[in-house]
Amino acid sequence: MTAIRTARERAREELTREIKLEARRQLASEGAQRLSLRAVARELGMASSAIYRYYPSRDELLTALIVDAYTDLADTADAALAAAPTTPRARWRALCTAVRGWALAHPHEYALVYGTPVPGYRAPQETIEPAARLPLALIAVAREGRPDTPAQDTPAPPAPAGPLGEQLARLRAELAPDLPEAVLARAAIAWTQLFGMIGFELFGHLAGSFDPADAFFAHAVEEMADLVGLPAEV
Amino acid sequence: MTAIRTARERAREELTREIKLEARRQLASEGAQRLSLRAVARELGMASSAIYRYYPSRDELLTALIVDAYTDLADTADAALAAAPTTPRARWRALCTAVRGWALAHPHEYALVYGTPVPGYRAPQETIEPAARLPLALIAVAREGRPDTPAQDTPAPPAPAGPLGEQLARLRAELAPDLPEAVLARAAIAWTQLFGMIGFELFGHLAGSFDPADAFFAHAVEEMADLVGLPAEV
DNA sequence: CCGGAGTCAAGAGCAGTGCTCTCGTTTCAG
DNA sequence: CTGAAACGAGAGCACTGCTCTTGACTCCGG
Repeated sequence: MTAIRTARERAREELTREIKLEARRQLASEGAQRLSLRAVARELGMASSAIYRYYPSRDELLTALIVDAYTDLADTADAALAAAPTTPRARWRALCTAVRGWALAHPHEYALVYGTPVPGYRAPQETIEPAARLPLALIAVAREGRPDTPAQDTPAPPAPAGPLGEQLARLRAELAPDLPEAVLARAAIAWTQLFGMIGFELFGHLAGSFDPADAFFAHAVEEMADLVGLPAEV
Repeated sequence: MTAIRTARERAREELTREIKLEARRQLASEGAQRLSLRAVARELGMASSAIYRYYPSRDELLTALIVDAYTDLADTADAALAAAPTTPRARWRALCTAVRGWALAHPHEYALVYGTPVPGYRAPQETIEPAARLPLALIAVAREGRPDTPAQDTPAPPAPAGPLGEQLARLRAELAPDLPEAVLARAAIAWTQLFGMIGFELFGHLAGSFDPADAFFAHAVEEMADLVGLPAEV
């Protein structure tokens, strides 16, 4: 679509990519805190001031890395879903496991997007779309787990009222009209649980209790699948 | 117990405290990232090098702030519990609400302890005891919610086997012999959910969905109370 | 083909950081 | 009272993000 016309534009595009790539390398090995524009420039053999022709500030570079991280995580999750079996519970398991696997493989990227934001940082519009992909995937699997006919043995819990009811109604209308609001709320709870648990594991808060956290993670995933009402496996 | 003998020791103790106090002020207003030893020294009217007589490094100062934050949070939670009604569910609610309230009132302190840790940071022994107080409080309330006689209408879920079973058995023996292991696991799940949700709210991940998060928070607290088996209120 | 306009890399420089070292001074203890 | 330990101040080092200037390069229209 956007053909690169001049050699200058081509060089610019390539350098922009290379800077981000080297920055991502340093992010992966050193963490966002220690990522240094000057070190990136040094590694690329250019003056530190030249970086600013491509990224107006360190925060902008970090934002690009954030978008990439969200996208990479969501791609990983999508790939896991594509390779997963067809039962909703197995897909839920595959999704959650993929998220954890990505987090353990890319701890600094995970910390960058789900850890402490930089004090003055406001998430630009471009980050919210890739960031939303993962909760959307969770909701999608939750929808797959809905029975075709409303169950009669386990009555649906009452829909929350008040402000939460309005928020849920809005979300439901936008992305899951077939999901009861109570179930949507539970999916959101499972969402926060998943990332809370992964964050705890990654940041060492489970060190004294569930040190190899694999079993605890797997168990929690099942409990959350129960919570959102995914049918048990036969 | 430890009487301060000399004037030098007294001055040292006081300065140590004042440095931490000023650091805490800057942490609260600027965040851990922007906390600067030199700024602390400047505010206290001393040379920056003098700080190092009291805290050997910035990380050590941060560690002291971390211990204080954990302690402050746990104290707040304990106070909320002391002022709470007697029913387990009300106490659970009070506890969770107090944690969220503290987090919202002290976002940078919360981010310091539950957000991204500094890359090379290993939690010293002195931090784990105050850090454990809050999960212990959650477990304590979960124990209050146990029926005096084992319920027969809702059979206890089977205890997890495998490595998780061993971890749960160890935890249970240490801190909650009267709690079934499955319930202990659910309390841990609720623990991670609580902090995941608070972190999400604080770091802006709920901005597009549950923006005033109060109602969602309250709802999730009830759902988690259900999960750990706290009796519903009459 | 060529000259002005826009783009670029490089370097110096600013203000700030954590941290170290030295150097007098103060304070404590034997 | 004296030697040793503790202390505060200041200079200095190696960094950081970022800005500004300078000179060279590339492109595009005439």
